[in-house]
Amino acid sequence: MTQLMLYNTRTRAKELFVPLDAENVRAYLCGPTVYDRAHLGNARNVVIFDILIRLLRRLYPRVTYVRNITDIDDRINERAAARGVTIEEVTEGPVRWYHEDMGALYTLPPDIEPRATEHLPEIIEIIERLIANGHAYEAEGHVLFSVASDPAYGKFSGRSTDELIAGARVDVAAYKRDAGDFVLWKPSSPDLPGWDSPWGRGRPGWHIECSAMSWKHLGENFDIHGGGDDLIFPHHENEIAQSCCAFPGSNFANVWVHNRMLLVNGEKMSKSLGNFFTLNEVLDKAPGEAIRFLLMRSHYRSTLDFSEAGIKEARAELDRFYRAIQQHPGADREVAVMLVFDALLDDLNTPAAIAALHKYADLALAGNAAGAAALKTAGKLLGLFNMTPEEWFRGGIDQGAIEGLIAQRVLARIAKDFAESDRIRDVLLKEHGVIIEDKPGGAYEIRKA
RNA sequence: GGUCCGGUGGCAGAGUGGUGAUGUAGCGGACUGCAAAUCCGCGUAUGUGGGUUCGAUUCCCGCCCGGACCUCCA
Repeated sequence: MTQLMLYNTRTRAKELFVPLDAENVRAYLCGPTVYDRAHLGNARNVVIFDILIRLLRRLYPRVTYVRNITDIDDRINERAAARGVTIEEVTEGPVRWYHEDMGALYTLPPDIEPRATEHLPEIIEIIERLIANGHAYEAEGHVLFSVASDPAYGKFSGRSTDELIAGARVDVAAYKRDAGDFVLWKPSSPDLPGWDSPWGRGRPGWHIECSAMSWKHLGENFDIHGGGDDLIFPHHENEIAQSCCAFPGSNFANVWVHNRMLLVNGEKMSKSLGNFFTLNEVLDKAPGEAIRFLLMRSHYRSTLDFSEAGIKEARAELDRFYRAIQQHPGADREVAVMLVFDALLDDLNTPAAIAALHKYADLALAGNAAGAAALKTAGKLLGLFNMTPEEWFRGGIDQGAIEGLIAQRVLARIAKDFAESDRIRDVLLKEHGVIIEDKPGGAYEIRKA
């Protein structure tokens, strides 16, 4: 297989990916709402999309990757109000953390990172279009999208409008014509952030922000839209409704790529369940590359149950790869890595790609330099092996603090005082977190525990 | 309640209508003063009951179990 197959949520089938413009593939990923630290679930989403972008860049001359920042949101407003600061002051830290955390996972930055606050004109224009062509209406200072006006509404997420109305579990505001109608614009009281609009001072709803930003930077039609599968409804259903109704005849995104949820103890991570991990917390426990690797050890359309054991296994596998690379320092030539390439082309089958990585590592460990070259080439495709083996195994070790102990141990071994050499080995491990391994001929090697 | 998805060895996790990848853990061996790493070898799995088929883990139906979504959610 030489062509990319992707599962498309829209058609519920794996399809051959055909770009609208092979000279410029255009992709959009729903980015963070910046009111707090990014969590592991966000990270899975971004890492998976990162692998897709890397693959697309191998296949096409140009890829435009847009990932937005949602900086207009009621949770942001709540924090701003609670702390008595502006929304810029609330979002500044989370935006910086997000960039730091995603960088620590070696994800590529998007080409364009639009912010909702910079797209009010586009948001307002889309709402005006929707009102003009009968898909939206104004009511009590709000502007609402009329789901009844859009025969296609609900098709994407596979639900009927009746079902949505019957299933509505929230109190339905009296000004809504249908229970399923959703907010495009809502009024802001003087104490809340707001922007002037034809409907008074207010702020946009969440869904319209993504419609506006993707339109501005990728156009009415683009290739790929990604996100977590919990966004299928209502967020993506609503984006489609807004964009397709505002731009009649448009198709919005052709292919929808959704990753399944990351679970902790078998359940979706959430603050209320107390099984919530921020990326920052996890990065304290393990190298970013190990977290990245952990997130690609299961297929993106399967749930992934996060655990400490998983982190350990991810590290152990990377140890193996770095050992293989370490044996062939000169093997930097790019070589064909069909096993890995084919696995990724088949709907981003990262577990199969990793299995292929192990095959290459087997070769490299058996002394085959071409195997090491393949391993490195494949790793690059997956965003792995960003360090040298030296950094991976020994980065952060305080050489000065342990060189005396190591010298003593060398002497003890020469004297065949194994009780002493074992004692020192134990001290190195327990007090310095350093494993020392003996090699033939009196040589040794150290690495982090 | 409605819609959807999934149940593969101790654990993690792919694929497939025809004797089930890969990793990790475990066990045995080689190597080592002992370890570690590496190498060789071993073992254990397709939730359950039917159906279709020459043959099903794979397709269909029931059941059991788990998860997601049903307007905060990656």
